[in-house]
Order: sequence, then structure tokens, then C-alpha cells
Amino acid sequence: MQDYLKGLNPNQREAVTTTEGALMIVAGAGSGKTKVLTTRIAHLMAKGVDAFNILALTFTNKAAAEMKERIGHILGTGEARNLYIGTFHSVFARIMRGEAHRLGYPSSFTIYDTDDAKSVLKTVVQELNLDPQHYKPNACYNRISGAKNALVGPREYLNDYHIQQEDMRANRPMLGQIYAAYAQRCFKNGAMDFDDLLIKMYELLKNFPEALHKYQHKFKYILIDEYQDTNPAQYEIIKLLGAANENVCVVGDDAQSIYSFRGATIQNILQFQNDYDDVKVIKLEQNYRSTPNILNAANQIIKNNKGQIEKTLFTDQPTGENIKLVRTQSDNDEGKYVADAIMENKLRNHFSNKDFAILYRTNAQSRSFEESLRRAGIPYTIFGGISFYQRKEIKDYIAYLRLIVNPQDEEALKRIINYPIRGIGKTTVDKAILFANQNEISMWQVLESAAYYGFKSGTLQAIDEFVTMIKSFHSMLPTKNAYDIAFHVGKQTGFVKELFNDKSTEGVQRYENVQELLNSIKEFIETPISEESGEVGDKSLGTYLQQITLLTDSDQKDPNADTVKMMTIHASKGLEYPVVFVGGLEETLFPSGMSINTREELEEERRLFYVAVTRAKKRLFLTYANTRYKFGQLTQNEPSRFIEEIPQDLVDRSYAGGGLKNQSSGSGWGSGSAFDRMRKTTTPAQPQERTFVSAVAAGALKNQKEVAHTPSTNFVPSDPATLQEGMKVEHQKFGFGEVMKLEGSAHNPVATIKFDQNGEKKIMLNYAKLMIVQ
DNA sequence: TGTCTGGATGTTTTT
DNA sequence: CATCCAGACA
Repeated sequence: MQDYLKGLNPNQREAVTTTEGALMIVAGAGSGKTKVLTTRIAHLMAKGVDAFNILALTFTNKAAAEMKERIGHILGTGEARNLYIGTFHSVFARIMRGEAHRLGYPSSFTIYDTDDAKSVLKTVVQELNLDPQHYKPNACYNRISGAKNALVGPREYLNDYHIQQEDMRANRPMLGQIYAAYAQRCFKNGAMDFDDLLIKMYELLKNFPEALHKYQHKFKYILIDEYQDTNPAQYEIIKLLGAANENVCVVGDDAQSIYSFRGATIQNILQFQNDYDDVKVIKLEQNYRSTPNILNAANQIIKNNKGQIEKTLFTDQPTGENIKLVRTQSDNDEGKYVADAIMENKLRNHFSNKDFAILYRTNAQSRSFEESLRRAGIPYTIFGGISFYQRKEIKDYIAYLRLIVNPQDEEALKRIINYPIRGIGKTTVDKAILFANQNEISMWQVLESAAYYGFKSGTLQAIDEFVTMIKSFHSMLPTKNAYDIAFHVGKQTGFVKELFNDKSTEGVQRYENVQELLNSIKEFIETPISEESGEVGDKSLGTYLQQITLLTDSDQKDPNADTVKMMTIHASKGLEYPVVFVGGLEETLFPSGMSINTREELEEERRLFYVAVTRAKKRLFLTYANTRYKFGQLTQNEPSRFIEEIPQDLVDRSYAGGGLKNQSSGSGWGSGSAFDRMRKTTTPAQPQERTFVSAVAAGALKNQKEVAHTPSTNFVPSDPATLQEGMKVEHQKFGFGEVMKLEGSAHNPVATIKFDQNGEKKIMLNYAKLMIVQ
């Protein structure tokens, strides 16, 4: 027997060695699913299957990278790098780059993230003259995304009686039109949103038999992780791809299906057995992760759901400790309690920071935990929330790169056409868009012929300069790599320098972020690529851009750093930690108030709770607060109904009120009171700091209050162009002062003037009246 | 043409 | 509580 099979139990081994035909692996939480998947791929390759012929679809890119590495390790060759392995979205994006032309897209198509998509929706709603109050980008996006994931195109949408009825009832009868216009606009922009990556892949396979044949032939073995979270579009694609060889292996756990909000349907896994001839089903029920107490609790919780694939997890680990259920007075106390408990566990049980995870239902909950950990001096990493690539300065930078690669990308163009300020304002942009729509060309094309479309003098010059600059960047594409171009763009446009000159705290941070972006691009071009010939494995800017849009926070941040990890329960799927805190176990928060109206919704919340509980290996803390700030308002919530679903003999209850001693356990380190004291010494610092800050702010305000000035009788404004640094001037309102600095563009010069009575001010010379005194 | 400000407004979860 | 956007100014 091969070495790599030795560490497997009989069921796992069978799952690994059953290589031919359709296979469904029902893998309970912590049952060694990832190990089975990686070993299975390694086994296929050891048997002589070419890496090029294996497609593995995982839930995160990071999981994919890890699997690749482990497979490489098992096999001891570099072959694994040729595997097609990644998320649905990233794998399809990669394929699409070579196939997009068949569907009328440029191969350098842009991938729109949610922000881009919503921005497009906003303009579309505007252009259709609809009320933006009624057709909010969020609502429209969700509705359209839902349709796309169900493979309902704009035409089907408009012709579907039920859908139309639903929209009527929701008072949004025009959504179909918005959908159609949105799809058209994205196409015109040469852009695909997240859902399009699936839809277009489906269309490609459905409408182009030679493409279907090509990929059926290529992907002889298909593996899909987290199958319970696939949606109809993904389902249909897999069905098409797998039809020729029927070597489709899916791995999943219906009890952990938590993505129905994004179109996933549990039916895919429940009905898999009907989809192929001779489906073999293997269950992995032995849990290697958690203590029996944690596992029993999880089993009891999930029993409250109906209609599952029957399975019972078991373990042979020692019993372990009871689950700790802690009530606190407020959300802040909840944060403090968790920080204290982490300190205590570190000291008493020799856990290190990276052994802890704090999980919650909504991203907003991270705030109180973050604050308390920071105060306690515990290093932490937050996953999720606003990712690196969502930051303004990064999006701006990337918008330049996007525009260079794909000038049709109107979203990118609008973003940077006047950043840094170059005198192309809203009026000009609106005009350009209008011309573009009227003539059915792109906004970029209008700008290219700006004179023809009647732009005048200063504006025309500004546009021409801009177009020339972008074109010069564009011409670098064939010869320069992504890093060189990006660096050049940052330098040439001057906005990196602008950031550098901003010495405020945020300014410094922004500059550092931009540097980090450049580093990441450098890293991208220096990473070795797969050996595939003729495939997309290049170091071009286009490839880079398509890659980063699909990166999540979890893909970028180091999971092995010695820090406490904080994330939503959704983001914690597939991960495990020795000590887990689940916060906010309150009605309307968890379960979410949005999901208590139907049994299906509530069952999904319960599965989510199940996922949370099963992340814990040794210790599990559940916390809830009597009061919580929501929306800037204090709210009170009942304890979550899920608490009552845990067998009570597995739970120790305690209360950790506002600064009062907590009653967790008697002995040892004084029940955290030492930490209470530490906290008390640090807490007062905060209000003091606040008063200090506000006093400064008040002073600044006073400074800004103008000291009245009566202009001299002989006041005659001078020509702003003659102004020089160091000159003494008079301002009608602010009085006498000295010109400290001249900046801004030629079209919009700005002077920083230090006034004798009113301090430093930035004055826009196009508008302010200044007289040169000396 | 750009900046500042107040008032409205929005919170599930994510590729 | 934060952020975002429409109108007032410079």
C-alpha cells in the first residue's frame, strides 16, 4: 500500500481509492474532508492521471493553494502546480480569458466587484428615469444576482409571470428592465460581474459545442468541495462538464449549508444520487476535531432541523470541558469578558494567541471585540469587512490599471478621470456619457474625439492631455510587465506623490497601502507560473487584475500568524481552533431578525450555529449581552432561542456584568479579577483622552472663526497668474497675508496663504479676489 | 469646478 | 454610529 493511504480510516481510504464514476462523500464536520480530497488527487496522479486533466473546485483560493502544496508534498514532484484548482469563480475567470472572444467580450475583460456592479446599477436606474429611492442599488443587485444564479436571463426574467408578479408585489415593476439595461451596460463595458463568471461559463458550454467538447475532454476528473453550497448555475456547469466521463466527486455536508442567500440550494447535494448512473455514497462520520461535549451539543442542535442526510458524528476523544455560556450586561462587557478569558486561558493553559477565534454573525460585531483586545494588548487579525482592495486609494490606483487594460471600462474611467484633479468635472463627465449613449459608443471613444463632440478650450485641453496619457500607458502593455506599468502610472499621474505629501495619519496609511499594492504586484510577477503552454499563465496586467478582484480577505491574510482570529461564522467555514468564542447569541442578531420568518430561513441560521459550534476543538464559549448598541441606539434583546437547544448538562452558565467579578471558576488566577483591575486602570484614560481631543477641536474651531477685515479703499484684484510664493497679498475677507505655497493644476491653481489674523488657508485662485501688496 | 457640511439613511451572511 | 450625497459657498 502506498504510504499516503496509511493515515486514513477505512471510509476515508475508500473515498480516496474510488477514482472512477460518480462519488458523493458526505463528510461531517471535522471528519478529515480536506485530507481525503488532497489524498484523492494525489492518488489519481500517482496512478498516472495527468494533472492537466484534473479540475478541483474549492471554496476559497487559499484552500486551493494549501491543497496544491500538500499534494506536491505527498508526491514529491512539481506536477501539482499544473492542477486546475481554485474557486468556481477564479477557475472560470481563467478559462474565460481564453474563451471570452466567443461571447463577444475582450479577453482582457474587467471583473466587476459588488461596488462596481452597484455603481453601474445606479447609473442605469438614473438613465431609465426611475426613482432611485424605489430602486436602490442594493435591492436591485440582490434581485438580479438571484436571477442570474438561477440561470434566469433578462429575457426569461421579463417573460416569467411569477417573477413579474413578485416584482409587482414588491412595488418594483421595472426591475426586469433594469436587469436588461444592466446586463447590456456591463457587456458594453467589457465587464463581467461575479455572477457572470458562472453564467458566461454556462453559456459557453451550452452554445459552443467545440468548447464543451474541449473542456469535457480536458477535465476527465472533477472534484467539488462544499457541494452543499453550490447554486443552480454551478450545478448545470458541472453537469455539462461531467457528462462525458461521469468522474464527478462531490464532497459536502448538508448540515453546513449556509449560503442560500447567494442562490445555493441544498437540493444539489440531496439529489446528487439521481444525477448520474451508479452513484456511490461514502459517509465520513468520525470526527477528529472536537471533544465529545462539543460534538454532542452540535448533534443535538442540528437535530432540530428537518430533512437531512442521516448521519451521526462520533469521536473517541476524551470528554473535555463543558461549554461556557456567559451573559454580559452590554456588548462592551462582552468584549471585555472575551479579552479577559483569552488572557486567562493563555496564562493557565498555555494557549497562544493563534489558538483563539472569535466568531460572530455580522461584521459590525467585530468592533467591541476589537476594542477590548486592543486595550488588553492582545494581537488580533480581523478577516472580512472592508478588504484591502476595497480601500479608496487602492481602488483608484486599480481603476487606472483597469482602464489601461480595458478602455471600455466606464466605471474605472469615471473613477479616475478627475483624480488627481485635472479640471474634468461632473458637467464634462455627464456630457461625455450623454454623447456616448446617443451615439452608442463608449465614453472613452467620446473622449478620444473630444474636439469633434464640441468640448472647448480648457476642458478640451484637459481631456486631450488625459487621453494622451492613458494611451501612452496603454502602449506599454505588450512590452512591460504589470509591475513596471503600475509603477510608471503611479509616478506619471502624480497621485502617489500626492499621497506621500499628505502627512496626516490617514494620509501616511494610504501611502503605505499604495506601497503594499505595488509590492503585491511585484510578488505576482515574481511568482513562478504553471508550465502550461498556450494557456493563460502570463504576467500581464490583465491577468493580475482578474486575479485580485476574486481574492478575499482570507486569501491574503496569514492564517498562521500568532494572533487571535476574528471573523463571521460564514468566513470560518472549514477552519478550526482550539478555543472558540461565539458572540452575540441574541434574538434578532443570531438568529438574524431577517431570517426568522420561514422555517427554511431559521433552519439555515441553525446550520450556521452548527458550523460555529463545530469550529471548536477543545473549548467553546458562547456569549450574549443584555443590551447592545445597534445603529447608534441602545437595544435590548432576548437570549437566542438556540441556547435552549443545547443539552443543559453540557453547559456552565455564568454572568460577567459591567465590571463586576465574573463567576467562571473559583481557583487559580482569581477568576480574572486581576484583569479586571488592569482594565480599571486603563479605562479612565479614555474619557480623559476624549476631553483632550475635543478641547483641541474646539480650539481649532475658534481659530477658524474669521476675524473681520475691511478691504482697503484702493482694493483692486490682481491677475492670479502673476502670483508668486513669498508675496504679500490682501484678501477681501481674510485681510493681509503671505503666499506660502502655490499648487493645483494649471486650470485650477490653489494658493496656501498665511494670513496675519486668520491663519493658513487654501485659496482657489479662480474665484478668490487677491491683491498683490508687495 | 471643487470643497465642505448637515441631513438623511442604512445592517446579515460573500464570490 | 458612520458613511454618503445633495446643496451652499469659495
